[in-house]
Amino acid sequence: MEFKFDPENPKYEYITERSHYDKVIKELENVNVVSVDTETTGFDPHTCSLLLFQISTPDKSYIIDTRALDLKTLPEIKDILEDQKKIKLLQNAKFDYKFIKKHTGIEMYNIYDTMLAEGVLTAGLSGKMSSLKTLTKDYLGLDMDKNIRKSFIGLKDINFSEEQLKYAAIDTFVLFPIFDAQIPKLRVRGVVDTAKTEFAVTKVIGEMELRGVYIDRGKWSNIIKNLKIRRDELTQEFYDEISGLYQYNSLDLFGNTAPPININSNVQLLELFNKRVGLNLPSTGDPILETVNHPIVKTLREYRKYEKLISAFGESLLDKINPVTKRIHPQFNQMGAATGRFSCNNPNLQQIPRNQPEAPFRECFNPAEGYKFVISDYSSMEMRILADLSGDEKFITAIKNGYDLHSYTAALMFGLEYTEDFKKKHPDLRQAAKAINFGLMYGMGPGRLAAQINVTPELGKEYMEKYFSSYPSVRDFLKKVASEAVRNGYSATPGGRKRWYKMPDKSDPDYKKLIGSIERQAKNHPIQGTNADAMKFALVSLYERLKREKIDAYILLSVHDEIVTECNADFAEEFKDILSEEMVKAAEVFVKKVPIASDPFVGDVWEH
DNA sequence: AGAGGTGGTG
DNA sequence: CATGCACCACCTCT
Repeated sequence: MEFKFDPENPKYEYITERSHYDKVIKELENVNVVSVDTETTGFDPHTCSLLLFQISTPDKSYIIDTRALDLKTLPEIKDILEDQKKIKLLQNAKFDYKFIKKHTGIEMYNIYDTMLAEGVLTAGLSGKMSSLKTLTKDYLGLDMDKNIRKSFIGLKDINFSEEQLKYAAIDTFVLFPIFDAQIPKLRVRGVVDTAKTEFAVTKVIGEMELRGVYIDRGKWSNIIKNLKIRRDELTQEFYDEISGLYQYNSLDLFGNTAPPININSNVQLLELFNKRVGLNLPSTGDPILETVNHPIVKTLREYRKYEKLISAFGESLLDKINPVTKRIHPQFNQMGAATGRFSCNNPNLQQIPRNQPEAPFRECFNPAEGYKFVISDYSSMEMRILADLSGDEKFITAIKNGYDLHSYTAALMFGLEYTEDFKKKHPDLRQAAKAINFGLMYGMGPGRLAAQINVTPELGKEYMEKYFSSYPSVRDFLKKVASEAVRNGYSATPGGRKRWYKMPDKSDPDYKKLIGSIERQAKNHPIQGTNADAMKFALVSLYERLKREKIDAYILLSVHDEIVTECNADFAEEFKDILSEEMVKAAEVFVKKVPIASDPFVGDVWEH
């Protein structure tokens, strides 16, 4: 392949003086596409610093040493980065966005992110985001030495070697040919709009991560402390109950009897239950243990509740509090799920347990001083999307009328009259309908349904059929999505987001099973994916409105169908309606036949 | 290091 | 034919 740069000898200018900068900046002002990268002393913009800022054309890289030249004093750079027309090519733009914003105040606009573009092009095919090394190898056939990157970590006061500067230059050069190769692919596959959405979202997520969220350390520790007390009691209780079943109780270094087994080892628990207690369990998961009436099992189940909370949400979360901001800054991966949803880690705030009397974890998340939480979530969003996508008349009417959907479904299925107090009169029927309503969105079959609502397989099948005769268009829709996914190798949301499937070989012994799995994923994808599309639109339009109207509010978290913000306390009540309005407007772009509802509230704790 | 089991969220 | 989607953290075991 021909490149405009020489991979062995890239052309660059290393800029440490203002006069030099003044000379070269003019060359950038008339360029439509630049690539941008930074070299930093680490990964956290709050505790690490910027070393180099590279801005490049296809054949020349300008490497500004930000220790010698402060970008804050260079308005031309700000103009270029914030220019709405100039395209900025980056790999994993969110990372650079955060460092640039934090250390210079510049808010980069019009980003093209090669990593996100590739994510859009391969959603569903690979769980991981592509590194620049991988993209460079795949698109350009070049091998990149990424070891040099490590040489920047922790450095403050060094003179860069030629090797380091070449590395910094190459990183920006490869983005041009990758960009050129991705663009036609995005067009051919019809995912240009999805890519644009992702590019717009990335700066919003960058801002969100920079802001972080406050957590009350003392309150959190106190919850953990109390959970540990109860867990330790249960551990003791468990060992007391099983000690008689073990012949030899070994002693530890201090002569105390040591526990005969590790309570956390499922292998050892299974041995205990099946060889010593005389049960016959296939696994030690709660769905199995639930069915066993035995004191040891009861103690274990109780122990596990506490152990789970302590191990997964204990002190490890407090370790993530940033020393500078005193807040938690989780990472949001905007292409984290194959469906288009975000995933979240370090820590995963999307899985903090709902408040319970003994463990009110979400009460530990509080707004900054002088601010209020303003939180809103879409109500029954996925049901509304299913109603809209299928176009089912009765389903849509029920939502428009504000009926309790599970009750209404049950009434239809069992030929009863829908009334306001249906839930009270027929809780079991409503429960069955609810199980179907949710299960269907996951491609559930009659067998699983029967097991869940505790009826015979025959009855499960019958219920399923009753459901589909009540909402015939839902059946047609799900069938169509599944068969098209198998035929085309992808499924799509109305917004155009696609999820690809790796089609199994016909000779594969698991062929049918794999096809079945694709069909279920395909049934779910337009529903979950449309929710994700709406959420992403909402985040972008909300962010732009905050900017435009100079509202003193910040987006903190996004949890699938919920947005958590903090707003100046004086404006919180007004902002409540703005948040809700933006969420509804965003969803209405994709959902046309069914009304959208978003339920906002103002508060001092994260609870909904 | 990575897989498998378990369990938290939407 | 087999039979519910999407994630991440922590644990044990190999």
